[in-house]
Formats: sequence, C-alpha cells, structure tokens
Amino acid sequence: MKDIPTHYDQSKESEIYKLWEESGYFNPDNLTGEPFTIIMPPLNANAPPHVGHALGLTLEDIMIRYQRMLGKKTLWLPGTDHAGLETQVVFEKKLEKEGRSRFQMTREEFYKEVWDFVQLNKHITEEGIRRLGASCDWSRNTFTLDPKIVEIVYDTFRQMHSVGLIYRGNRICNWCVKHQTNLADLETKYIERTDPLYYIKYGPFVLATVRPETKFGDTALAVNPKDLRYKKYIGQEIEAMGLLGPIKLKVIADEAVDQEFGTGVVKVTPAHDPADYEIWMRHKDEIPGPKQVIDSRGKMDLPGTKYHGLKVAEARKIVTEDLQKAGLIEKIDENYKHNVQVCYKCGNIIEPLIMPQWYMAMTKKFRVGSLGLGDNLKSKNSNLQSLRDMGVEAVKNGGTKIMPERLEKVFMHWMENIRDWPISRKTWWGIPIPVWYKGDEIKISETSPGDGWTQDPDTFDTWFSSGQWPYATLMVHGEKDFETFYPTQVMETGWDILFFWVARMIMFGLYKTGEVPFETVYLHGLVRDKDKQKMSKSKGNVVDPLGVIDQFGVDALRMALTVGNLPGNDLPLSEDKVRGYRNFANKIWNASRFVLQNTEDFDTKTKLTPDDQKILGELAELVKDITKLMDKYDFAHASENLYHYFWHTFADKIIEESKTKLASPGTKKSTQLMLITVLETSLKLLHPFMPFVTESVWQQTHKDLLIIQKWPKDLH
RNA sequence: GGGUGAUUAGCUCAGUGGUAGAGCGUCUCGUUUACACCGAGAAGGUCGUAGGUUCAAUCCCUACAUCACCCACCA
Repeated sequence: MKDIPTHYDQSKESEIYKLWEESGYFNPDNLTGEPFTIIMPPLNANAPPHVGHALGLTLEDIMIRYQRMLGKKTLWLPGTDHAGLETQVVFEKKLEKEGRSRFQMTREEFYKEVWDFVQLNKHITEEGIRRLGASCDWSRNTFTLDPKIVEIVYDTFRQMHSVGLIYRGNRICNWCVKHQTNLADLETKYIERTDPLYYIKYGPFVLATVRPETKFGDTALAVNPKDLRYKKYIGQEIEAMGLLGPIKLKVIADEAVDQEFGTGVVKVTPAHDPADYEIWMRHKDEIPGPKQVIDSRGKMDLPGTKYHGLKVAEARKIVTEDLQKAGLIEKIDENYKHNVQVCYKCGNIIEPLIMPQWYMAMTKKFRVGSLGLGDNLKSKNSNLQSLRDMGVEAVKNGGTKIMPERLEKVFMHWMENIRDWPISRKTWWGIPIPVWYKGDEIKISETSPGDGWTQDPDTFDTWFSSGQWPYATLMVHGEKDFETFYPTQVMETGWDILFFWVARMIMFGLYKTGEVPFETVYLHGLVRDKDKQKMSKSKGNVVDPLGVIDQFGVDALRMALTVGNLPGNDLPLSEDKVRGYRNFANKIWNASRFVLQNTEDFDTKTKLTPDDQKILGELAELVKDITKLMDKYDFAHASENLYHYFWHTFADKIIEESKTKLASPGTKKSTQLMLITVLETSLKLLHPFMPFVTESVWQQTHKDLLIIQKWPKDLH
C-alpha cells in the first residue's frame, strides 16, 4: 500500500478493460434485474472511430455503467455498418490514389475488395471501441451484412412490398454523375451560385432560363393562369425556331409559375427538372411526356446532332453561342444568384434524371391489423395508418421522447413534409435488392428463380438496413433477446442523423413490431475544434481520439466530452480541456493514495464525530443530487458537480482538514472511517464517467470489481 | 422563402422572477511528508439593443440587430 506510485498510470488502461471483459459483466446473461438496453449505433466500418464516435460511445457507456450499478440487467449491443455509399466513396478514393477505378473492375471483383477492406476496418473500429472503455456485450456484436440481418431486411422488404408500402416507380430522381447513383433528397444540399440567366426567344415569347442546353427536352411552355399578359395563349400551340429546326410547343397554365420571375413564361423540361416534372404530372393529358436529352454520364444524348456526347457545361456554352448566332437570345443577365442542388459527398451538381427506383410510401394509408405481422400490432392498431402517422403519433404521445425537446419540433416538421423514400441505390457496395425480372414478370427472391431471370442491379440505401437495427439485432440472437430487451430504453446518436436514421427506425419499429424501438432518443451535438470550427480533413483540424487517449488517457477524454455538453449542443474540444481532466484523474489518484495510506486500519464500527457526520450528511446530499441528474440524463451537470465536489470539497477541504484530525488520537478513528466512506462513495459516483482511474484505485484494496458495485444510496 | 437555436467574466459555457456562477486563462503569494498534472488568494460582467408586464427581470412578453444551423422543386 505504501508504494502506490505518485502519478496515475494511464498505460494500464487496457489491462483494466481486459479485467472487465473477462469478468463477464458486459453480458446481461450474467446479470439480473430489470433490463436496460441500448443498441449501439453501428459504426461505419470504413475508417477508425473519430471523435464524434468517442462522444457517443462515452455517453452510452455512462448510461450503461450507471444502470448496471443500479442493479439492472444491462445490454449494450455493439455493431458495425457496411455503410453502402459512404464506404464505396471512401474505397473509390483509395482506388483513385492507386491509379485505379471501379469501372476497370467487374462488380464481383470490386465487391470482394471492399469486403476485405471493410473486414480490416471493422477490426480496427472494434479495437477503438474497446480503447474508449465501452462496456458493451461483445458476444452479441453484429454487422449489418451478417446473413441473419440480411434475412430480416429481405423479410421486411417482402412484407412491405406485399401491402404496397414498397413499390417501383419510374420517376425523376437526384442523379450524381460522379458517383453514378441516385440520391435521396436528404443526401443532397443546396449551394448558392451566380450564373448567367439567358432570355431566349420562343416564337411570340421570351423566357428566362439558366439551362439553355436542356431546351431540346422541352415539351411545353407554362404560364401562371392569372397572368393577364398570356391568358390568350393558354391552350394554344405556338411555333418557334429551334436550333434543330422549328418546334411546336403547347402553352399550359400552372399555379407553380411565378409571374414575377423573368418574363413569367417557363419552358417545361420534365426529363431534367424536378419542378417541370411535377408540372407534367399535373398536365399529363395535355402535353407530351418527358424527353430525355442528357444521359447518366452527364452528357448530351442527342444522336445525329453536333451536340451529342458533349458534357452539359460544354453544351451550354455551344448552345448559347448558336442561339446568339441565330438571333434567339434577347439578353443575358450575368449576375443571377440562385441555389443549385449538389451531391452531399462530392459537391457536384445533381443532374435530375428519370429512371426506375424502389420507393417506400411514407404517407400511404394501410390497414395495420390486417397484415398478420404480430400480436402487438394487431391488438394495438386496427385502423388505417401510414408510416408517417405512426411515427408522428408515437413521438406526440410520448412513446418516444426526444432529447433535447426542441428537436421534437424539428422532427415533426420534417415528418409532416415527408415524401416517399427512395430505398434503392446504384451503388455496388451494399445489400442487393432481392428482385428478379423476366419480361414483365417480377419475383422477390434472394436467389435466381431460374433460367432467364435477371436480378435488379441496385442495392439498398444503407439506412434501409440500419433503420431496422433495433429489432433486427435483437432478433438474430434468439427469440428470448427480443422478448427481454425490446423496446430498448435509449437511442443515443448525433442529431445530424435524426431524419436519416432515427425517424426511420421509429417507423420501421412501429410497423414491424407494433412498438416504438426506444423510449428515449438522446441526441448529442457535433464535436468542434477549439475555435468552434467544424472538423474536416481538408482543414487539418481533426482530433484523433486515439491520439488524445495515448497522450492524456481515456478518462480525460471522456470527461472533456461530457462536462458542459448538453444534448443537441455542439461542443468545442481543446487540448487544454483534456489536459485539465487528465490532471483531475491524477488528483483522484493522489487523493485516493493519501486516503488509502492513512486508513489501512480503519474500523467500520467507529462512532463518528459530529464534524464527520456533517461531512457524510453533505455527501448524502451530493448522492441525491447526482442520482437525480443521472436519471434525467443530465451528464453535463452530474460530471461537473462531481468534479467540483471531489477536487474542491473533498481534496482541498476535507482531506486538508483531516491531516490534523488524523494526528489527534481522539478524532483519528472517526476521520479514517469518514475518509474511506467519502472516497469509496466518490469512486462509485465517478465510475460511469471515469471508469479506468476509479477501477484502478478500487483494485488497490478490493478483490471484486467496481463496475458492479451498487450505486450509492444510503450511506449508513 | 419557412423554421430553430444562440447572444452572460479575456475564452468556453452553466444558471435563477429578487440586483450573477464554473472551468480554463491572467495576476499575487506559497519549495506544507497525497498530488507542482499542487495549494492559498485576487482582479474581471450596466447578463446583445429598444420597449412592455411586474413591487422587482439577466431570467416572462414584443420588436430589432448580429451569429450559427436546419428545411425548401425560384425556372
């Protein structure tokens, strides 16, 4: 005991983790009590964990460790995600560096290489999770491509297809030319650009457009029905000179046309503009259908003309020149500011294209009780519902509570405006769509139904599988798990994937099981650098959590990510902050060292002096406060209060004052008992936040593990 | 265009209807046998602006300003 080192040694952390893991207490099968479950958001298996993962894992671990100490049967189920498009993009960048491209490979070769890449990263990711101290149950570790998971994903697809909630639609979609796939609206963003606005003559009209190159795909002209200037033309067919000869276009009236914009006349190009596509949908009977003039590589698709094969940007230049030569351009406004839709990954302009994709109907009503999906669903709902309504209802009536509360409004707003979700992607890396075609026939099957059948070439949007994560992970480890642990208690994740993931999990969960997948959604913010800048590789301000751990220890990082971090708020992280908590870890170590060295002969039967009773009374108050905060998921304040108490009350005052009390025979015994009580209680309270240093201290004098000690309640 | 959040000490942020707190930083002092990854102490804020409600507002209400973010089919 006398030879406790004067500094806390972080390098022993991995030994402590091994001790816990081998104890079996990460596995709920070895625990009793009421279940408490968190499903870990599966980490993308394409790169080592970043500091955002560290934040999430820390918060989840705090919750789990606290609940375990409360005596619950805690399950924290870890997992990794194949992360379809994300991983494919990462891997293609790697190929590019090597001077290769997936288009020089067969799809099978590519898949095999990505598979190996992901297996390697999966391992690295899992080691990272361990280093952060995550007390999760590795025996239930799950990967999104595990065959049993894929089976459930297929099962859901089959079910939803059979009731018309999943359908194939040939409609306009967001096409990324670079990634060669369609994207959901959520996977695109808008950037402001200044482009020339061309005023082009169309027979008797002049109209404004930024995309003259799409004029070959025009199928109509549109004006606002209230626009008196053009009233007489509505329903008429006008003739105009085009670059490829004369054209005839019908003039239609549509509310979507803004009289104030340009000249109040719009060309309708349904094949290459979402708004125009919608106009066509409303006027299907009056005007011809979409006419495609741009292909999936972003090149003009006009065989037999001089424009064929030109990239869109080049085509725009040449078409403009030709229009000018033909005297068809009235004027050009060079400073037109507008928003352009781009790919969220590469920033390239989205090329809207029409092609068949699979969709999930979010607002379509279906008779819930008639699906034969399970007793829960049948008994609770027998009315007509849509996936959207189910989700909205669950959050509104508190079945699922969103933290922070303000994000509930954001959730509702998004749900109210939700559109059908494109669930298929042209990505090669992913779960293949289990659909086969032969002529007009369609069959849903994992394997080929026989000769002459070809499989749908697409894969699922990653969120289609991860959206089913809460029940899927619990179903693949035996029926008992699902019964015991579903619905789960908490889903802890970043607010940035509230729509991508959380909303979909809620809807999938309700559809498939009749119950919300989790009671509380705890949404953490974004970790930023010390100057509150977003971390990004290009800025070079990315904090590597494993590097920080090497330097300051896991506990220090965990505290830096916890103190002052309220749900939904972004968190600036600086080295100074982490260093501060490294110092705190050392403070814990040394205060413990003092107490342990001076209380070897303490006696639990000692009668406490009034002074020491008062100290323990205050400690009891602290326990009450901290417990209340923990139950409210307010870890920011719980950790801050503990920090303050341990350092400035326990170490600075109680321990300092104990030095004279220990020296006096009359108060020595009472002081010893008081000190050891305060220390051990503090270690327990601190354990969820700083598991390593607290367990290290505990191990100095105990044979059992701190990890399963009972959370302090009554001190006597 | 719609929406949300923020605006409190040099910095990062808590907080409460009754004239403000923490951490870090700064300054002064201290080589005390747990710890210098330390201790004792100090300085530092008209709580964004203008109104309103109230006996009383930093906290409630209304505008405004600035910043940040989210959503959205301006051709």
